[in-house]
Amino acid sequence: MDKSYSPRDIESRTYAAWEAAGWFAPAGDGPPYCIMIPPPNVTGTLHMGHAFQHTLMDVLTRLHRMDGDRALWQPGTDHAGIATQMVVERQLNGEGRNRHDLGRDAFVERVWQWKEQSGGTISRQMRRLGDSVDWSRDRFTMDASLSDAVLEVFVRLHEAGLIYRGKRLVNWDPVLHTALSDLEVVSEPEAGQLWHLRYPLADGSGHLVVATTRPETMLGDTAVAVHPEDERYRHLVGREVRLPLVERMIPVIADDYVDPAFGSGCVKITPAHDFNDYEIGKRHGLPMINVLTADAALNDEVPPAYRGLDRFEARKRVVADLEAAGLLEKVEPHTLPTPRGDRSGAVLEPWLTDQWYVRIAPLAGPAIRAVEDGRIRFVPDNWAKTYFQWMLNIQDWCISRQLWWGHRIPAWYDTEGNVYVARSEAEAQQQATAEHGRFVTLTRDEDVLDTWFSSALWPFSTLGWPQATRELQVFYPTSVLVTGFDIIFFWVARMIMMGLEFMGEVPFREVYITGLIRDEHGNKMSKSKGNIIDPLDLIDGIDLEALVAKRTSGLMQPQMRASIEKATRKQFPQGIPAFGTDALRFTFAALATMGRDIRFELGRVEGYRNFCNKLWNAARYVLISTEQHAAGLADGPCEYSVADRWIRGRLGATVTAARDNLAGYRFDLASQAMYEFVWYEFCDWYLELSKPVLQGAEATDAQRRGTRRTLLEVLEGTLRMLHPLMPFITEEIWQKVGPLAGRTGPTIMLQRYPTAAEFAPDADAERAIATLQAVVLGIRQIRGELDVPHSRATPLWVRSDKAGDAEALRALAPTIRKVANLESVELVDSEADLPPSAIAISQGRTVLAPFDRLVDDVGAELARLGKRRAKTQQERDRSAAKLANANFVANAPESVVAQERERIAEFDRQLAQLAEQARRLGALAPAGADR
RNA sequence: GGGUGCUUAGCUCAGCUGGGAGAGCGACGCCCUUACAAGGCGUAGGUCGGGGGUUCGAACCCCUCAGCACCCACCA
Repeated sequence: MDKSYSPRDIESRTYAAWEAAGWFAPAGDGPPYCIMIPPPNVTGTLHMGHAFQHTLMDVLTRLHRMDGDRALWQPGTDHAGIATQMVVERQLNGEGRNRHDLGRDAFVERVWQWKEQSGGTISRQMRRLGDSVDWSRDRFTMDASLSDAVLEVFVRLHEAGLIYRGKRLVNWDPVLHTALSDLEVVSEPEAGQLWHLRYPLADGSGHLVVATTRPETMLGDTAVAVHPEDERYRHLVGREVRLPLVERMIPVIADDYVDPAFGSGCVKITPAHDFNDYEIGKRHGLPMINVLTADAALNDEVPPAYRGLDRFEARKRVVADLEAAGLLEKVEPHTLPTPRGDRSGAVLEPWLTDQWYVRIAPLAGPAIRAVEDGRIRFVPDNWAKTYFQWMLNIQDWCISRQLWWGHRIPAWYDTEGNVYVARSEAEAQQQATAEHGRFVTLTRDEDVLDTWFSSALWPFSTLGWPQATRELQVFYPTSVLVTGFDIIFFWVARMIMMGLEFMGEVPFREVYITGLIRDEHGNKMSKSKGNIIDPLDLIDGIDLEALVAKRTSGLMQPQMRASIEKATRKQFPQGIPAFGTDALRFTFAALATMGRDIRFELGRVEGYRNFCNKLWNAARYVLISTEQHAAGLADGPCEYSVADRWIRGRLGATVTAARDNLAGYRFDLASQAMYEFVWYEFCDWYLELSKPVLQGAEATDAQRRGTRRTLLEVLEGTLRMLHPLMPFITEEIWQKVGPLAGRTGPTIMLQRYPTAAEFAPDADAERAIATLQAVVLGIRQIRGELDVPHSRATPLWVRSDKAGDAEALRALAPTIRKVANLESVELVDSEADLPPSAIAISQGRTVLAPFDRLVDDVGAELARLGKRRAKTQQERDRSAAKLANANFVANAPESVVAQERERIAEFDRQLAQLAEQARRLGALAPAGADR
């Protein structure tokens, strides 16, 4: 093996080999385990959030595959209707054309080309991340088979009366020229104004004042509303006002909706352009006058002077004209929530159009129950509350979009406007012919479906539905969905509803909701903020100039360029070094805490890159120590040392922790347990303990064999334990270590995940090693605090009355001497006969080293002792205070009280020893040095 | 207005059902101990946001206040 860990070399070849061998496909006849990938936008790229979620999904998939499950991680991509169409339209704009110049067919063809051209990016990224998805089943939401599923679902829902077409107020995007669902509206408070307008009473007896944030819509007013109890206006209800500029007579109506305390207490009602007004209009049977075009300009329903004006232009004109007429009472600044399209950013208009809707209540009921009764479990479970809150207030889902890229709605119209929903035009024609008694000309609906409509079918459409496939039978319901909270409504809830409706069963058993990856300052990562990091740049590294170029190119707001560049140069003066995939994956796992967003820090990745290096070098040591001695390793006589037995048991305990935590989606705790085992137990202790055996002269061949076998077997088990998190480095090392450890098989990824039974705990060994550690830690503390180099050997005495310490010390003395560089180590009953010594109290054992062998400065040791004494005294005092409390002694459990008594005895013993050493050292010290 | 989180070491975060607060990074000191200086050893550093309560005992349970973040709704 190379001396240094170099991820680039090992990652490049490994994935290709796995993929070529077909090992990602589910195999065997174990229980099924299935995860559906949340399909990313086919023309997009994976960001940190994807890389994070993919890591977790891959960990689960690899774990279950190793456990013998038929593990399927289903890959695929989404056509992302609006987003993708916008990208291609922008390309066309760059060529001075628009989609209408091309026409529908040519435009859609062009989008397909763009998809083919850019669609490889995501799969390349996923391969670099080590994602073990079954590429042979890769799916795209507009594949023929998935489109069939969409068609089938639409028709069946329509037949069931759960899809209908209706003219209603929708969120209209006047830039994209399409309707949007409620979820695609983002509403932010924005600065605006409140205009107070005077509407003259019809009889000339005065006027009412209405307040509005949208004065231009007054051209479509069909009433003025007041609260029915409002004494000021009660007498006016039923009378009429003359709508200024339009000179239309409109009624004054009474409605509870009006808040008498707001503004003047009078509200202008524009049913065609406001959601609340729309409801009022329906209640009161008011006319709905649409005054806007699809571009949000004024249409021919308004007086000629305003026709064709853009809404904002019209606003100025209306206000100016009212003011000129003396009808503008006042204008106040006012912040108001402003709805914008989540893609276009355009201010949306409530607009009356014909759209297709899913009647959601009948679907929502079962979906709510599935979570209530635990057929689906959210992790962490507080997300269930969010789910319920939304599901209980859910509104019908507007699914038609006036776009060209997507699944075209399977509805045809005859010349009279009758609609036929069918699986094909031929089928529609049959319906129409039956109804009319003759062949009729049909025109297909121009609209496409909301992208999320096909996404909602993903768990079963990818498995072949509506065909009754074997895959559906085996893998549905899937095991777990891993996704972000931001698409619980868009996607998760809709999958549950559709799954229950069409499969009669939930689409997944559990939903693991991940946190959001933020930058190191806690800001959301976004292109416009210029703080994004491409996961591949963490894997491969990137120099500063390339990073700056990446972050500042293609900005929507070019004025941000300078500040983004500056921040980037400041944060990454050296660019980003290459950390490798495994380090990045381990970082994601370690950061995956429950219910919390994640600040992504480069230092963390660096730390786990170092961890990879640590593992790499530990493996080098194991191989160097065993490769030359392979003969007889497997079958020769063999004797296991205490350390050998100890480390096996520790691995077993770690495997248990890893399994338990992974089963509970605590990737952070699992990775932490593994990290601590590898670094602190295997490397820091066991490898050091193996050296006296392998490098010293005393050990027998059988003992050496025992240690070599342990090195290999524990390392091999560790590699399997780590593999789901760090697939590349573990495979690379395993290829060498596996065979030496007696494992056969072409790859670690199909080996059995380790079990605790393989590495049984050994209580005796744990006790003995605890003794050893106490002694070694004691002398380390003495050397460390006195700044004595490890190379300065010394005798060491130990005083202990702990059970088993005598035997442990006897058995392990040679090892301890070697590891701690001691001339001797022996147990003593009393320190009376010892020379003045430096002392450490370590895990209840007293460790003493002759003072003059370490250092000549008595003052330093006395100072040390003083600090220790003060600290110990403090703790003693706390225990004493506790025991002085009669209530504590009376009420606390017996064991807790006993423990406290032991503690205090222990502290007293320690204090006595510390005092005694101080006294004896004080005798050596010049006068006044004692403190 | 309704809902959900968060506040623990200089920074980023763990802390499972209440019984002597931990890690990583950073800081400081020592060490080239032939697996690893991307390392080893040691040390310092915390009134667990404030206040109150329950309890023998609270980072943890309850109440309250403050600050931060997010989601849903949207009074023209």
